[in-house]
Amino acid sequence: MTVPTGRRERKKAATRQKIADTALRLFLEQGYDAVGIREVAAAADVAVTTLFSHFASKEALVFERDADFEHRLAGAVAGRAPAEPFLPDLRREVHALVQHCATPGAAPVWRMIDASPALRSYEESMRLRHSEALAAALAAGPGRGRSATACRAIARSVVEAHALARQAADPDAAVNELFRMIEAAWAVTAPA
Amino acid sequence: MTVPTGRRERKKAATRQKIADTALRLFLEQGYDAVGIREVAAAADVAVTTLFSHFASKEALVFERDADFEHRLAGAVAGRAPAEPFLPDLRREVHALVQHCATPGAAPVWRMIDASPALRSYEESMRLRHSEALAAALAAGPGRGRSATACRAIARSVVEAHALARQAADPDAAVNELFRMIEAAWAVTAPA
DNA sequence: GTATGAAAAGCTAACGGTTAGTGTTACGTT
DNA sequence: AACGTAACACTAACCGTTAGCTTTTCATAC
Repeated sequence: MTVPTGRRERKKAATRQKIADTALRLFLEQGYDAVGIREVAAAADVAVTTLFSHFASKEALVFERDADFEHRLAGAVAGRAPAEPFLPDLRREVHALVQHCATPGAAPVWRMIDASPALRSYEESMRLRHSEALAAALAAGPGRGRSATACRAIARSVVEAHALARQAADPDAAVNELFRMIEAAWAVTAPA
Repeated sequence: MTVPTGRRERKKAATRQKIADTALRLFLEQGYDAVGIREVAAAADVAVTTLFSHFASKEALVFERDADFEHRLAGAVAGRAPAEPFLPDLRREVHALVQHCATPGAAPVWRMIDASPALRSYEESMRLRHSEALAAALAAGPGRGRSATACRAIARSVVEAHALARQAADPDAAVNELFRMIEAAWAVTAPA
């Protein structure tokens, strides 16, 4: 159980980051579809196979930091007792994430994503992953006593609240409205 | 304004059906990933380009009849007045669709879908299409007076109720529980 | 009938993402 | 110093998909 001090890991992380940065730059400069994997690899000075050993797909280059999202959501409900109110915390979390997406620097990226069917589709499957993770955390924590179906439904609604709010005219108000709906839905799943 | 006499259309429909049937048979026999487009085209005795003129993608071969779903859902709420209760009708519709999916003959197909990431992903984007259509019908009909965000959220929940129920241990009970949640969520979106 | 226009189907060849196979280098460990 | 392995590289292909162009098949007007 040696503690990983790691020059290896540093180099690996650097390679990964260089690939991601190069890719995003090229995508923003020339458009996602206009840039091929072979170009990205060449510009980052790595082999195509190396690129694919760091990222599972071309789309994954764009959503480099999606694991954070998943952990933050799941972390917000982990280890809660069944009676505790967890939805306000989730709401705060979604609020923060929506505002993070509204950062001026992030706007061109989102425009690129919305313009590409492949990226939108990838984003959807990401959301499915996130909601399943949240559903699991829910079922193991504050959702004990509720049905698995109810946990999954609530988890999906929370994750999609983020997506819907991002596209709404007033994102903050949308988050609030959506969480009012979620609270109401959660309330009626209480066992008799 | 000539009435469509249609031997042409009959032949076209026949070709389309032959492709779909052949594809599904091969997929079930050998597995979705193990069968290539070129194989399907050869077995159906058509050119690859012909296949793609009938179906937009390989995945679309499996979800041949998804347009029905969309029309049935949207039709269940079209032209309703804002005060009318439309959710019971939607519930019945989802109920029927879930039971249709539970047909013994459909089981291997769903197993295949669940086993393939590509098919699951495609199913997701189909659902997004369906929920956007339902949201539009909702906003134009019984959802007048509610926010666009609320309509979209409810539409998504309805469409996903189908998906969640299909996977639940007791699909019928799941539909009922999910619609109880949806009713509650819809209730709190009423304007003040 | 035959000519004509158009839809449907076909063929070839390619493009772009992705992967298998096979080394080669650089690092951590012993 | 020697060894095992993780990271990387190169080639060559596979697969879904599309573009470009030709041929067949049908509907209709002459």
